[in-house]
Amino acid sequence: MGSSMEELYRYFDQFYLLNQASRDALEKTCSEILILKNELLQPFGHTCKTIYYIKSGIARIFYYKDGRDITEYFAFENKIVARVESLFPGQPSKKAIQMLEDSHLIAIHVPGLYQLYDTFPQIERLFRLIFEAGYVETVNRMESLQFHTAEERYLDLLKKPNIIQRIPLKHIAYYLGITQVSLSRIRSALK
Amino acid sequence: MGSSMEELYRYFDQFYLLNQASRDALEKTCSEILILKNELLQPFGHTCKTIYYIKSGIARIFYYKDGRDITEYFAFENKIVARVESLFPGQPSKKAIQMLEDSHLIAIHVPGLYQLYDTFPQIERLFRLIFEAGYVETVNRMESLQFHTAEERYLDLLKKPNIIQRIPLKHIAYYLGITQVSLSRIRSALK
DNA sequence: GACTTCCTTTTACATTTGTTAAATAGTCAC
DNA sequence: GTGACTATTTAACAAATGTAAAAGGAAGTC
Repeated sequence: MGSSMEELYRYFDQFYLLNQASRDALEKTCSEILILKNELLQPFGHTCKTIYYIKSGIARIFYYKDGRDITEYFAFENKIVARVESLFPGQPSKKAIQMLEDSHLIAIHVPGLYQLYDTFPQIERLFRLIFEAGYVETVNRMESLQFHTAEERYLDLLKKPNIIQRIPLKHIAYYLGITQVSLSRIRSALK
Repeated sequence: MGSSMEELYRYFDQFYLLNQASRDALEKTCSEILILKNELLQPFGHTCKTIYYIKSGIARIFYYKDGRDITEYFAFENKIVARVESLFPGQPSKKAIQMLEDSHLIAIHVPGLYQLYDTFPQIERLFRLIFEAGYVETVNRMESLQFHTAEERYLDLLKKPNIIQRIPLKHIAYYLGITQVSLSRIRSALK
């Protein structure tokens, strides 16, 4: 596990520099996962107890509403993915996580992580800062859903590399809060 | 300040029970504020450095888009309000906080709070848990903006006490992501 | 009470988005 | 390559929402 953690530590360093004791303790809660395209990383109805770091691949969080497959979130390599609305309150999630490419992940076991919080305040701080950043991202996304047009949201998404090239448009449409037909109209109007 | 903190501690107790040393330290970062209806608690363009607990009254976070006054968030008595997208990254906010009633607040000075995090891990944990709950609330709100109809969102809002009675419909409309005219149509269709 | 101001609803029309179905394009397995 | 399957676009119509302007209501001041 040692060397494969290096990439994860570089990710953590962006938020907070852990001392060696904290790193060693944290490593014990981590394990590696290889998972194929289209497979579910986490099923529906499951209470989320894992935080995943994506070494390679793409994850999406999705759920069904009125029989329709709605994508709530995409996560790419070098990012964290977790269903916080299940993880934090300890409630079952009505959402699942699926991989959109063959992926290489590091799983962080959260009950083990929470035990470390008491002994290693640095670890608690690290994850506080990581989730604070996720909170800010969600507030900004909410603002764009609340008062930007679908076309504005699509143009914002185009600015981010990889998204359009690597994710089917049907998922992108629902992520933007519109149907696939409506996204197709927006795209053809832009040509 | 002593007795007026009791209510705040009862709020904190819902998230985490602080020991007495932490309480005493925390109290030094707090001050009381009385503010009148319609006044701005925090101006536009200001980097948020304060978390407010609302003893009485209503706050709204809002901003202007294309000259229109958009309400992003409401907070009632016995709740916390802060512009996290400014507080966490330390960036100026394009949003302001306004009180919708004469209000009684407790202001928590965040630079002072952050200093306490190193000495009192219990305080860091308390605020981690408070903001985790806020994160979950925001994820759920985002989901409702992404894929519920405006009518569904309005009916959800009706279930919460106080909102409709105490807040002008023009603010509620934009909070729901629609215009006041559209909200008025939805309301009359429900009669 | 009359006046002003602000809040809310209503009306008419334009625009956007949804729905359903069909057509086209692309991908994968064999 | 062929066939099966999936993804994307297009078309036609329905429903929802936006825009602008006017009309009612409600609340506060004098």
